[in-house]
Amino acid sequence: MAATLKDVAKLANVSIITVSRVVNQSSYVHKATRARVLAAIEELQYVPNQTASNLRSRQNDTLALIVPDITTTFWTAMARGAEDEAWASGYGVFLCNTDDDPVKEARYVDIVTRRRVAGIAIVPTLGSAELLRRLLRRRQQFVMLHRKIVDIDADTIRSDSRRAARELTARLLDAGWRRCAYVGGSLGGSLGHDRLAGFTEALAARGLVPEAQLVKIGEHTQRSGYALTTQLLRDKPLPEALLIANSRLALGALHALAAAGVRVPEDLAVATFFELSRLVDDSRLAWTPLTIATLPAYDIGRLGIRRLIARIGGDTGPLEDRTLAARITAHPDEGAKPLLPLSQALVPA
Amino acid sequence: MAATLKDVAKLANVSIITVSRVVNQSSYVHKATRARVLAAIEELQYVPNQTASNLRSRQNDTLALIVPDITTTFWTAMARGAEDEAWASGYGVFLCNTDDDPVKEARYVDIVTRRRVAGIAIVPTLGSAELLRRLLRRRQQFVMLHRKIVDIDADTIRSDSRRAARELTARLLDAGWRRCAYVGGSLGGSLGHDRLAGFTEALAARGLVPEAQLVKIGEHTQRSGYALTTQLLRDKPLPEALLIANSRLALGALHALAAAGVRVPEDLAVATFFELSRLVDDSRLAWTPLTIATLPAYDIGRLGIRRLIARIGGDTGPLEDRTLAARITAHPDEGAKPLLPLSQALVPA
DNA sequence: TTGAAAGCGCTAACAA
DNA sequence: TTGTTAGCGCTTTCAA
Repeated sequence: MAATLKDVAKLANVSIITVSRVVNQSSYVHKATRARVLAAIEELQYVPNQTASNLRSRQNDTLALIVPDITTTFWTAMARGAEDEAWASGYGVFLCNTDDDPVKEARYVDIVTRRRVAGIAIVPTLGSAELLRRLLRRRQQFVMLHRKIVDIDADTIRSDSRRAARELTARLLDAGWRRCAYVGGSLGGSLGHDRLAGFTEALAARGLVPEAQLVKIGEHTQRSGYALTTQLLRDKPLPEALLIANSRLALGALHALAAAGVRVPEDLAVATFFELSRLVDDSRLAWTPLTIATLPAYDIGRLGIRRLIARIGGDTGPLEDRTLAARITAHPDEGAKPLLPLSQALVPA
Repeated sequence: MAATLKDVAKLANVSIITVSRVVNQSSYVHKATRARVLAAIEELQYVPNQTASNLRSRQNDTLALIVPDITTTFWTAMARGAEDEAWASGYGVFLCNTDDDPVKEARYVDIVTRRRVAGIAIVPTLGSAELLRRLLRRRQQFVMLHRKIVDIDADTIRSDSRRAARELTARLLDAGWRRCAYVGGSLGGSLGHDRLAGFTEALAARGLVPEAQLVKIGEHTQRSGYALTTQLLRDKPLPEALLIANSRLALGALHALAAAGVRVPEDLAVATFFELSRLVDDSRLAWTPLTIATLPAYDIGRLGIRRLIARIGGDTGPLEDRTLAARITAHPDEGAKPLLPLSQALVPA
């Protein structure tokens, strides 16, 4: 078995509290004593038992991060932001993937609650209201990331996808297009609708109204993006512009456009939410003339954990519901050196 | 403070051990007693303290996963494989990003060792030999993922990138190309060299030898891929085929080819390692006529954790050094319906 | 089927 | 500067 304080104490001929003091530097220890203790620690390869320490001190320096799926770039970036911030503050992160399944979410919340983590940063599923209410009752510190559940009084860090959708749409309109289409997904919740709302608002600001047959709602998948866009292209005349609500839909939609021989932006201008940019250094997308909104996933993670740690540290300020702006990148019209379209490398002779 | 066994016991008028038995179902408890206990648990909203349980029972159901950076798709997929397998076996995962920095790695290993995690799954940095040797001395269970450090006697799960490089190169040669170029990166270690070795072997099998000026080695970045490929294109005549050692290099290389107006595969056939496919459902790359090797990152994570859990469970079988094969995908020559090149959607009028 | 006593490895509180 | 005592919340061991 691993050495304990007691073993070290015996070898160094001191009491265990003295060893504890050396280990934690929690109080002065005579230089000579300290040296003996350190020698004993070295000899026994002593490593403190954090479990015991946590139990006794009622402290815990691990946080739980509960996200739908780290395999999705958006959540990956958020997770990394969370981990970086936690690391900087001396906390570790316990990772949980829910796959947006409320059952998995509930089990994970139970697991981390048993472990008495200091705090939980959670991207709630749509069925978590009761779960979160129970956390509130237990006074378990937590912060909601990216999604807010109504009537749950906890800090929330999210991004303003509604505004981003409004701005993307406004850019399409500024470019002179009028008949704008929308391809989005629905979780059954408010998320996709935020974006549709932004789309509608931008149109309304110009006295326009979305045409029903130009608004396509499906799932948040690439397959759905392909299908919805294909539907969209069946009716003539084609829309002049298209807003796509997320990365996966966008990949499918671009594929569908390619398959149909629709040129971007000559035949159809495209604006989209896209989260892969951090991953690919923007370059693949930089080749394509799209206007892109990137949500600040990394910052949501970072600032969410920062808020959580502040609460753990005793911050009792008013609840925060913070909304971060999206970054909008226009290609190729914003001073970046013009990039050749991928096409030039790929067109068959 | 949260309720404890003692609180529940008092309320239910039983001893704490009885409550413990109910909670853990570790022994039969009379039905009536059990009901009283459950009622008390419900009333007090009792949640067991895992920390105390772990301390007393000397058990721990969390594993540490130490990877370079979950933001990189390859490691993300591995992390997800690890988490899925851990979840299936009732373990939780403590996530650590090292950024391939031995200092960060050492700190994280210390942190998780203090926490007495049941096991560690680690993608070692190049400086971790001593660190891992210390883990062996402490009899801390661990498994190496993706990279093996020589002389460290622990299970290893990795993929055969050398063979994959050989096969990719063979495909280029089978297509009739002879002057093959190589763009790779170096960590200072054996990784990139595995791929270069595979490249060389495939050439040798045809009685060919790599031309020195066609072998470019830089860093594992997109920028480096761009620079190396640009260098490559300066000398005439151009090579006929190109093998690229990883995703980031590939993105940069494709960019450079596009910028130089080199057509793929008419002017230059390209084969590459690529890990983004899981993320984008293959579709963006499906548009480009590349031959791609995808390493089984998810399975490395999954099987690594499975091995680790087996060891924790007492498996004392011989050390395993398992090598998984890469998946090689040829576009468009393998029965998949031909996909339109992205170009058709993007070519300016 | 239930319980009492001991102790996991550590730290808080007090004492010397 | 160092030590003693008690106990964190639970499980193990032994006993009834």
